[in-house]
Amino acid sequence: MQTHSEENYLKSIFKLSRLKSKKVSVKAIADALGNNPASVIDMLKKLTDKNLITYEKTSGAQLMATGLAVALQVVRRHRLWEVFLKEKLDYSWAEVHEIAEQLEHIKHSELANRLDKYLGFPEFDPHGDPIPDAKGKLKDTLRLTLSEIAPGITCRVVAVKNTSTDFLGYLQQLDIGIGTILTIIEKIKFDGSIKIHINNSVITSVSKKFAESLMVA
Amino acid sequence: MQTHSEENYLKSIFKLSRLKSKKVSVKAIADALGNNPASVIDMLKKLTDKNLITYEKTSGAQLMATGLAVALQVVRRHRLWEVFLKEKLDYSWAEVHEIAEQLEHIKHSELANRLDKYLGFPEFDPHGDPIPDAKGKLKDTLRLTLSEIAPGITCRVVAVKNTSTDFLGYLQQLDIGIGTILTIIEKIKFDGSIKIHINNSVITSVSKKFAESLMVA
DNA sequence: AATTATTATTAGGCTAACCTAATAATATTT
DNA sequence: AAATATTATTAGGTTAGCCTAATAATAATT
Repeated sequence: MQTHSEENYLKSIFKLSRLKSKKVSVKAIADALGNNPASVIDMLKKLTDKNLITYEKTSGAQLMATGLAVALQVVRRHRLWEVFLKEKLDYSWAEVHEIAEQLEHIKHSELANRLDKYLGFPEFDPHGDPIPDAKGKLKDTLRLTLSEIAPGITCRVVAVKNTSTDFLGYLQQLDIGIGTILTIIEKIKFDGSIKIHINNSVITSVSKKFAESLMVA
Repeated sequence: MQTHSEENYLKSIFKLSRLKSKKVSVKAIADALGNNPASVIDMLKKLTDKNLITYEKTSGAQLMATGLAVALQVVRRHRLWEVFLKEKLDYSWAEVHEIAEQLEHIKHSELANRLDKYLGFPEFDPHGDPIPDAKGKLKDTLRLTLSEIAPGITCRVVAVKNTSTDFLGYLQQLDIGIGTILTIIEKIKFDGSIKIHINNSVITSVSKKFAESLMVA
């Protein structure tokens, strides 16, 4: 059984390893959790001793099978509670995350499964992120680039093909991240650019190059 | 803002002060929480510094207004979550407490109130204990002795009039405590004894003296 | 009242999870 | 490649919340 803090580290490593390479740097974890790098090293050693991750000096951290399983359960609980808060308690899209950060650590056999059932086995949380099933399996959805989506269709950002700082910075600027919901409004034949609706609020036009760099589902 | 541990201590002091006198002994708290008396003293000093309780050497602890308010909010959250677990997730009467022990510490402005609303403003938890309202007010219910209740009526134990060890021990033996649900089956004219259903499971007969020592609502 | 039992308190330690500041290793620029 | 910047690591420290063992105070019993 892991502590809250251990769970938070495992979850962070999990999320960061999806975004970029498999090995996650100390700094990335420190930034994600708002902790000091020295604290991160302490914890990485501890998680290594517990066989939840692999980590050797300078090399960055990587989840082992057991650590991955734990991370997926934390993510599952987090996202299920987010659905609960949004659907049942009428919290907004923006507020649910903070509360779910606390709720995700409540552990009791069957609790997540009962909540899941009660909510009707939702597949995505209010941010569009997929919810792992009871076995920790994340539905592997069909992935296409944004450029392949037809006008009128709504999709969810699942990954980036291009990990250049330029591209990632631009994404950040547009407030687009994993889970962001995009609706294709119009495709311009002339240059392949696309007009999109971001999270049902902002409307922007993005280039063909941009659309080919973003994986959606 | 209090830590989980501080909240647990305040809640324990609150509950213990209802059961017996106002001043709660170190040992009683230690027993209730399963902690060492030395640890309890540590915490009592801390809570005193924070103006949540009054406590001087040897004298026992007592909640101050602020501490009482915190305790009542913890109790409120605990009991609301119990209702949620029972009503929505189909947990049994017996299982809810353990999970609610964790959930009661989730703090976020409005969370308890939204949960309350969602559950339809329940007045009692699955154990029959009253739920404090948003302001921390516990409904003061009409209190009678068990001997004054008519056959066929179901009531809830709210207090004991007699606090002798003999009586309390006997209650424990019968598995009757604050919150226990009793249904009066029959009153025997001959000696004033009463046949009761305890928590809808065991049926027992209790004496007139017994019935006059138990407060119910 | 004296003895014994119970309860309360202090002193000193431990672990988890964080920190700062100094140093080492790796990357990036010039 | 040398200089500089960034990232990683170590050493040592702090706080919360618990512990044990010794001692003091209070209560109960003879």
